[in-house]
Amino acid sequence: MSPITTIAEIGKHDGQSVTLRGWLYNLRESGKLLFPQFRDGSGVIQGVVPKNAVTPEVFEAIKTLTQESSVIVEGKVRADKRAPGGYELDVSNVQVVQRVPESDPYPITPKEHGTEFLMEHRHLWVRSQRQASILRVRAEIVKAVRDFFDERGFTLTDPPILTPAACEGTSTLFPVDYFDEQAYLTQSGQLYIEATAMALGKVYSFGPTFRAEKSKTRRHLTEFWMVEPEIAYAGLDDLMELAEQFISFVVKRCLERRRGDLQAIGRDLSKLEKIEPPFPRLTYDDAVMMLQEGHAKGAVEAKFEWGGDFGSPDETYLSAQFDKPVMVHRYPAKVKAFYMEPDPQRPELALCVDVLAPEGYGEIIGGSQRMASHELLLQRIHEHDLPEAAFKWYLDLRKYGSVPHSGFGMGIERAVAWICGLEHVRETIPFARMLNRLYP
RNA sequence: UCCUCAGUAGCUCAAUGGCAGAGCAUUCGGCUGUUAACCGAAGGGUUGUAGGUUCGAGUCCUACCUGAGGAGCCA
Repeated sequence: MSPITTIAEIGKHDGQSVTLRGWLYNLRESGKLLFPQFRDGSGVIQGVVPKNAVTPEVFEAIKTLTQESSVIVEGKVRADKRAPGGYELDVSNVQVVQRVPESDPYPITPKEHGTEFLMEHRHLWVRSQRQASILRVRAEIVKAVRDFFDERGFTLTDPPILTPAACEGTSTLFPVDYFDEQAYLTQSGQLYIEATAMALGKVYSFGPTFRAEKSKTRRHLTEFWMVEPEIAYAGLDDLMELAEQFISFVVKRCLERRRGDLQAIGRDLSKLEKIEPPFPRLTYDDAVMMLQEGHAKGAVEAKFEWGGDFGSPDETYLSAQFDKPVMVHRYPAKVKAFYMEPDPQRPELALCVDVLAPEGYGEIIGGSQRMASHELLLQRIHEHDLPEAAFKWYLDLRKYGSVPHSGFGMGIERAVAWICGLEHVRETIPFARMLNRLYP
């Protein structure tokens, strides 16, 4: 048998006979000439099968192949400028591993389909070229995230997924029976990595998080992956610098290693080429002024009043003013989480930052300097009606060598959606979990 | 949870209150360079569910179910 290779590597075998193992993507025929398209997970290549060049059995086997039947194909690689990938395969032999019966054909035809149908067949939809490219970019982003922190002295510390209480309130948690107790699926590993940061200095976590929010938008999943760095002795300015370095690193890595996939998805690469430090920084006060000016010009529908949190249209407007992610910092403390350090200059503000991605992709990072004072943290826990007992261990961190520290969280799916230029986060993860989607 | 829109063949969609249709997919036939190939033919329907109005409902009304887009909330 000829040496086994992949479609992605096929250029290295020009003029040679090779074996490909994959699936039939599509079949065109023109009389005694067949054009089967094969895919193998690394790409797609067209085979050419003239009737007089193969045995009648091989010709018949290919002629009657059905879409997505699994096949092992032997043939000679030939560069051809007519081929989209630059190469064609002159097929000499085929072994049908499993033939899809025509009585129950592959449901996803190479035509248009609706969202519901595709999501219901997500286990098959991932075979399409576009979805495969998106998943490769996601994998690259995950690798870049880990490389970025690993190369900078961070230690990966995995927080628990089963937790006894909320980080930020219980209304949006998935409850789980935990023997005789009530547990919840984690909505953030932050509180736990604050503890490991006090042990190891610079840490990060990367894993799934769960939010039972009844959100039905293009930016929400109920199960999503988050990367969260946490750094002892870091302040808000250190955090913003890290965030812009981090995002730029990840985007640059995708441009270097997944350019072909990004192009296949149809991403405008020129927009990604602009992503490099420094990112614009905007105080909440300035952002409010910008929104009010936008309202005066008729570009923002509702007039924004100081003190509230930005809505989705507000974030879209703000991010549209820049061609890089914009970092909005120092929000009013009362619209932010209980654990954020107040700004010493203006205690009504929190030392926090939201990073808004360009092109209307919204918030991809939220972070803050954490509250260092035991007394103030305890007071905030009471103000938010949180159970003090559940936070005893968290309060301990402020009793035994409390230091200023900061961290942020980035939602992987929103980052993938932005970098790939997708309409909806449901395509950024192999199997999306959403308000009305638990299958497949 | 709220607002808007949609649900007809396996898929994507047509059909003025008056005979249920097309393209793709499937099957059969034709074609030696096709690029979501093309040409010809065949099979394929409880129009989301339950009521109601009407001589007559895919079409109008009510409720429910499902999905999509948006809001709020968030990463």
